[in-house]
Amino acid sequence: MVTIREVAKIAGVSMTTVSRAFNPKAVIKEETRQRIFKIADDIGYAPNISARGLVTNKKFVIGVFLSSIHTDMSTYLSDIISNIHDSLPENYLLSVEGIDRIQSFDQKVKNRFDGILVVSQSAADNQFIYKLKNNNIPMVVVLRAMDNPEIDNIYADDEKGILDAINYIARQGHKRIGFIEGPPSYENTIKRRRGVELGCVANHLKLVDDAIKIGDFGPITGKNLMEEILELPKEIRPTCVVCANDDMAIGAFRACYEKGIKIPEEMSITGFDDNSYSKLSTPALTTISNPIPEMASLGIKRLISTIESPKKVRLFQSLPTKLIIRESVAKI
Amino acid sequence: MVTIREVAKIAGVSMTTVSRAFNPKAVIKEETRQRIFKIADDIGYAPNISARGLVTNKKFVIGVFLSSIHTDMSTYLSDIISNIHDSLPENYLLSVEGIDRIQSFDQKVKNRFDGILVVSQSAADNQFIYKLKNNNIPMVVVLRAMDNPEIDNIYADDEKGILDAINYIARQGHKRIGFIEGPPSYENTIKRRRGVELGCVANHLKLVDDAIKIGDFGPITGKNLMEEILELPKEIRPTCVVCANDDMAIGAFRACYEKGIKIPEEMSITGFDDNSYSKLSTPALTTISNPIPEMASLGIKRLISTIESPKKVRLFQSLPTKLIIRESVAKI
DNA sequence: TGCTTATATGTTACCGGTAACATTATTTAG
DNA sequence: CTAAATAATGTTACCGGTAACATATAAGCA
Repeated sequence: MVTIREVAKIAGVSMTTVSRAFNPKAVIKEETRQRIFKIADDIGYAPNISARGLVTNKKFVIGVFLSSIHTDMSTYLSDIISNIHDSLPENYLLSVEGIDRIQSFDQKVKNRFDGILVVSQSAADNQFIYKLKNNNIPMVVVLRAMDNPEIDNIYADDEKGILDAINYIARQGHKRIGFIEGPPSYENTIKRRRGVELGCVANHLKLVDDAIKIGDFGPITGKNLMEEILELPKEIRPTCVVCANDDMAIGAFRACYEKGIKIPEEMSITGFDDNSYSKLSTPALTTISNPIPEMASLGIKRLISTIESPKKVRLFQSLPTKLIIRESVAKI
Repeated sequence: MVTIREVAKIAGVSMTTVSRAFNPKAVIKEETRQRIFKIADDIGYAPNISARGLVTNKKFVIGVFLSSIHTDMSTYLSDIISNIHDSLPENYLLSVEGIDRIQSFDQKVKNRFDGILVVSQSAADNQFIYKLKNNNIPMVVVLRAMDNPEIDNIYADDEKGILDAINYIARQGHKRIGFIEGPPSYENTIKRRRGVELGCVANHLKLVDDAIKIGDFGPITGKNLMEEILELPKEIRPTCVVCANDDMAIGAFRACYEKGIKIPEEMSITGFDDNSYSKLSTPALTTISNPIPEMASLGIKRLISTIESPKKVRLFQSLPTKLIIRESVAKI
């Protein structure tokens, strides 16, 4: 392994000067720096991160911790990661982990990250989040609103998103709707449900009791629960079922397809997320776009900036969602 | 920051003993180890990775480098990552990067990884792969066959996969087929095309010239190219179009839907990958499963084992694909 | 020209661990 | 019961950088 000392010897300067050459903000004559770069390149020198980290206490690693690697937003993962990379200085590594898999916080997390972006879907992550806080690890939580005023936070206005959808459904002339919601442990579930409830009273829509179902954000439950809804007698069966995410909506499509029920003529369906498949389904899914990649991107920017200069005021930002009207809701 | 010396002082032992307590293979009395663990836990000690890495030259970071974060296998990303985590000791971090984004190899890669899993789709990655080789960084290349006998390699038998599909299509009574293939720079494109060609001659199928189209593995080209195929007069138009991946097949579905062409009655379609949406499409897509998560998982296992004890014989393994018959190919 | 200030570079201690080697405590065996 | 073997722990140099401080060189100015 070639070290800073060898470069120094060849260049006829001290180690410190070489060190300076590799530290952008250090003061050094540009000409010297270039000469050192040239030599370093020739003999294949690259700074040893461990040695550097030992003294600076930096790791040049940013962590993205998701509630679980497998979730309803797994289709977003590549978007999230590439958006993060766009906002991340090249000398940082991006480590992707699942909160649900951490066995030993000390081993996995402590002393390993300069900062962590928590993409959190559930209050179950709070324990982890507070451990980060206690260890003074710079952190931004996205996706879910946190009420702790000391935690930087970016989230989306899910309630408003669903409300927009319900208003639209009402305008299309629907009178009875069903709702396939997410698991109760997810905060988004609560906000989306509130959106549905608010929307229904505001528009005098009937939210059919027997057509309120609890799913797990996966397509299989979407399908199964939609099958149950389709068993309902036609007079009370809803004409539109709103699903708490796209994956369940796609499952619901499948249930209709198997029963020969035409979408949207005989059954309208909406989703939430606007994931990459929703525009490709047949018919294309009317849904609500969820600014997940934007949250990740903004979150990382904030994180980097916090690492470089700690902030005194909290970031607490809500990002808008947007109704994406496609083909899965009929005009009645 | 609490160091090993403080733990040592409290425990009344030397630093080395504490160090041993935290190194699983070190020889130390179990009783002493437990006592040290207890103290460490009390005062919140965790080993400093940088200091440790400085002397051992280990980083406890594994890299996964994908040709590009955005590719036809972006839907696999969460599968790949979680499969990798399943095979990765907890003290390793997993860094996810795109080969196409590396600006400075020295800065981003050198001295930063104990080993790297290269998920490679294209010969364009070779430059990167050979740099890893030159720097003696342990590496396993998956997804694409490499002919260099010094590089550990796991790939899938794409040609056989497509061949199985063509045989099946022929058995269903089809006579004329079309082919929407991938970009020429991808190795898989070549192997899949060869599978199609072989299958056609073996089964006396006509591969319609005007229905051979070059896509980019994205759903949009799948749609556009299928539209072109649908323009063909009915007498020469293929009755089945094989798509080189699922995403393009889904795009092709969309083209048919918009033109009111029934799948599979009026047009049969197949894909490749068996990604998570192929079972959910309407109709469900007949496709070929691609053992990407298995490759990632096996690759990581090999990598870890290579890091722990360097291997002298090369790993060169082909994994089988499997025809998944669903609903998108009609019997004629 | 000489003195002050700014710029560029050098000297040295130290960051927090680990490995080699040395030493002491404990077993084992004759 | 003692010598030899084994287990457990200690001492110390060092891994490859950086930061604080010291010094040398160049530039600015009366």
